[in-house]
Amino acid sequence: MTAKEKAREPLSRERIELAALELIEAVGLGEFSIRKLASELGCEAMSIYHYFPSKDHLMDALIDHVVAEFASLPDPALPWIERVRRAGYDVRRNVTRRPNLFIFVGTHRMNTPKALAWLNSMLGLFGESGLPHAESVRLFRSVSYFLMGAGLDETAGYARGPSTVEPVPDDVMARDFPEVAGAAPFFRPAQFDATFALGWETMLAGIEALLAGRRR
Amino acid sequence: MTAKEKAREPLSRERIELAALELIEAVGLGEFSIRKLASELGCEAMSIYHYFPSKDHLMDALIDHVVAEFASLPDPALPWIERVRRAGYDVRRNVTRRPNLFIFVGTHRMNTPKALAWLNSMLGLFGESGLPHAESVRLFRSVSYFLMGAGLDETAGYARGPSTVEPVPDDVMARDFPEVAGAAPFFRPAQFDATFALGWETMLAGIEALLAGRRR
DNA sequence: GAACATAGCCTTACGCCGTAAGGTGTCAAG
DNA sequence: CTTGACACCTTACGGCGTAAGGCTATGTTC
Repeated sequence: MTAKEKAREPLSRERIELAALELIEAVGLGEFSIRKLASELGCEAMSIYHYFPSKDHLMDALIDHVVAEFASLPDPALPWIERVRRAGYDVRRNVTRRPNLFIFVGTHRMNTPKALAWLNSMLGLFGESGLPHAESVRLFRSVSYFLMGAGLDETAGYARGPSTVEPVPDDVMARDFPEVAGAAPFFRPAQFDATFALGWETMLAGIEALLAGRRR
Repeated sequence: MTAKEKAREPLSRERIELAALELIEAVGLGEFSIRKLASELGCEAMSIYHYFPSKDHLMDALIDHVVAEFASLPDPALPWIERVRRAGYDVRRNVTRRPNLFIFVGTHRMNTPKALAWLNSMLGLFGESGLPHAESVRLFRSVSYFLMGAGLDETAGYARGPSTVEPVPDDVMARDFPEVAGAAPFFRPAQFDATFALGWETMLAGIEALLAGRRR
């Protein structure tokens, strides 16, 4: 599994970031530590501090790293709503690619250069909606709410997240919380695609209604 | 501020939970620890373990505690879409009342009894939509995505969350990321209400479109 | 009243964590 | 041969969650 025996290739920001991303997906965000990362890299913990002044700086670099992998915006020749539709599906695909890291990315300010570049292009897309500037910004924000909530649920939420230490037994569930018991099958990962699609198409329908209302 | 001098009233689950909720809002989730909580309560850290077997158990109890404070569902006499509308605004109000805790609640399974009761009632509401069962569940889930994303953004996101250690300077922002610079004013807390309202009404419009489509 | 049990709280200690401070080995330039 | 920069390591500190066990006051039982 680890590779500390052979003469080690030198450290570098890139190598550290890649190992960190791998380790986070392997052991989870909570179990990720500088010391474990160092052991995985075959070096001492403090050596990492030669490349990143703190763990926070490293985590910022990870955000930048993964955002850089995001797909670019859909073909500008497509109708606006279709571009938004595809951008949404793209975001979801990008975001769920590193499930254990997403909860971190999603709950931190995205102020790194590559994250800002992505934000900038998304805001540009929404600026082409034809809505007043304030509304286009708010609409982008609202769309982000949905995409963020969906991503978080799929990576860290009801079906995946840390559970209570003593879950409610099945028979109590069925008796006291019948609606939850009946809905549970639809909360499972196999249903994520269908649920996301319904929600996203609903949101898009709302956006078209908003545009129609403003044009009138 | 603290009250350790006087002869201390005895510990209890309730007293510990209240102190924990207060401490979390005072110092933040990351700075919250059993040891600090004990010091605030005027006892030793291990004393808390007499009432909660682990920190995770305590955190679960906190989820239960805050969910129990949630408002009940809107008047059943109202039209369905109006009940959903109000439930959404209620959720947002409830959820942002303890900003520092919400990021924890929002990213953990809600399997405690009171959380399940709340889930159960919300699912009941969506079951009255007239949609097929699978769709009503998925719609609830999608709505949750939006509400969760909005709550997280308002409590831990772009305007509030931990920032990069070296933010991009203003002049670079204006030059390289003009869309972000232009949108920034609308990302500020003062704009949260307007942004949420636009997004939620958009979502509701989408839901009405969905219902209209299914009825046809 | 004596013996015992229990509840409530504390002491000590262990192995994690992030990281401050400073050391060591290597190697290239002067 | 010296110097200094770079890459990496050693040691140590204060914090964390919590296992193991101890102490004391208050019943409970004979």
